[in-house]
Amino acid sequence: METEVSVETRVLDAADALFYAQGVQAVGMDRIRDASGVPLKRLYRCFPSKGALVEAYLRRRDKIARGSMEEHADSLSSPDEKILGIFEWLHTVVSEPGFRGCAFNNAFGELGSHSAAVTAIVQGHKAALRRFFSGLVHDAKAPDPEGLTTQLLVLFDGAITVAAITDTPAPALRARDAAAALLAAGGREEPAQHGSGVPVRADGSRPGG
Amino acid sequence: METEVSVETRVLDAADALFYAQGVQAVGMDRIRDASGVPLKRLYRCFPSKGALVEAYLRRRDKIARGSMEEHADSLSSPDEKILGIFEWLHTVVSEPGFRGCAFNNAFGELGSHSAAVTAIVQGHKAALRRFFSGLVHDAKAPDPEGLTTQLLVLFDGAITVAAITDTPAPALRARDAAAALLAAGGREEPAQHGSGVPVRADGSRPGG
DNA sequence: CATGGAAGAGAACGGCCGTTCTCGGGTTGC
DNA sequence: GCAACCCGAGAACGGCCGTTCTCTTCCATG
Repeated sequence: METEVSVETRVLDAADALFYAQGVQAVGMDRIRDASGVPLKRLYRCFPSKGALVEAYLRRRDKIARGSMEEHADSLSSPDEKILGIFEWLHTVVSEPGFRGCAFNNAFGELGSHSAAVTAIVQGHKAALRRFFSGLVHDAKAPDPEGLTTQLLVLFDGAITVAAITDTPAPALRARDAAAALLAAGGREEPAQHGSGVPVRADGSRPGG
Repeated sequence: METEVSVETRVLDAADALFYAQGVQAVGMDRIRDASGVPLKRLYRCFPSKGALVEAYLRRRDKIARGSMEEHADSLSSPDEKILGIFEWLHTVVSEPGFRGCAFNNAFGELGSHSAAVTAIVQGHKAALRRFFSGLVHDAKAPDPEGLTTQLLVLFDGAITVAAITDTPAPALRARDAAAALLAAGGREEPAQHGSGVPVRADGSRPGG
């Protein structure tokens, strides 16, 4: 007769579903109480404020997403396979019903300017993602590993965003194709005939600026 | 002594700055009244509800961004130059102080699940962006133009997101480099030695599923 | 069985937000 | 001069939200 799952887990399950589906500010604590079945009094004993619950929601998402991604990568052997496999893993994620974009990007847009804690968690999540990609890129012995890592991050976040707004999973696979092309090209193609005529240095500044 | 700029413009200027910097739901109508100097009564005569003001805010952002982007592209000659030039235009945009990501993505994450109008405007903005890229890609006579168009969109949105969260403009230039590589490769590199072992068709389905 | 404490259900409270109303002052037309 | 009207400033109103309080019920212990 003891509790099947812990109270914290039930609250976080409810908060996760509601916060992700509807946005944080659109969901009141009453709704989380109704969905979890945990009365407000106990809920506030586990999480002393809504802000603390939001942070726990993001931290759990971070841990679960990183675990799932690393598990998928571990099932593949070569660095190149792992890198491309991540985009196929992403394809299954964005195909799930109810997918509505990256929970971290959404939270950052909604709360980042008001909550330093949320900003730190989101930046930490993306930094971990970068470390993960960076390790694979170094293993793949690509030239300009930092540039390629940034490009993979860009493809990853861009695929999530385009898939969410167009409501189709295909962008994840187009991002995989792009990653494959970048791996084949060495991650830093600088074609002579494709410049726009405005030279830009690697740090973004322009000569004479 | 007549008004320097129209009341609608003053209201939209204030709403734009506040909505973008702090999120829509975090900004009350009183704050827009204070920032614009337009009393609530007149404000509600111009925009009959906060929702209408939010939609006008997004529509004006859409018009301005598209105009600025097309103007920049018009200053370049070849399709390839235009495509890469857009990422340099993006680099200047994400370098501006106060840049906090794509207003449309942020609004979609915050309000998309509750407002069909916001969702439609965001999707319309991205669809216009796709048409814009698509025209340039077709002009560039790339093979698989649809795939390359999606990849450019992914790079574009991803660069915005990564630049916002890491608070550095460099991802826009790394996205430009990636776009250059994809243009050089034809937009659909399918390297024999880079597959992850799981075949995936172009539409995202797997054989036998 | 009596009693103390913990805990659930729901009300309550202060505060904010979107929207509307009131009131007072100024302006226009006769 | 006067009346009718418009408009700005701010209060007011209903509703929601985060948080706390109250009251009742339940259970464990002596």
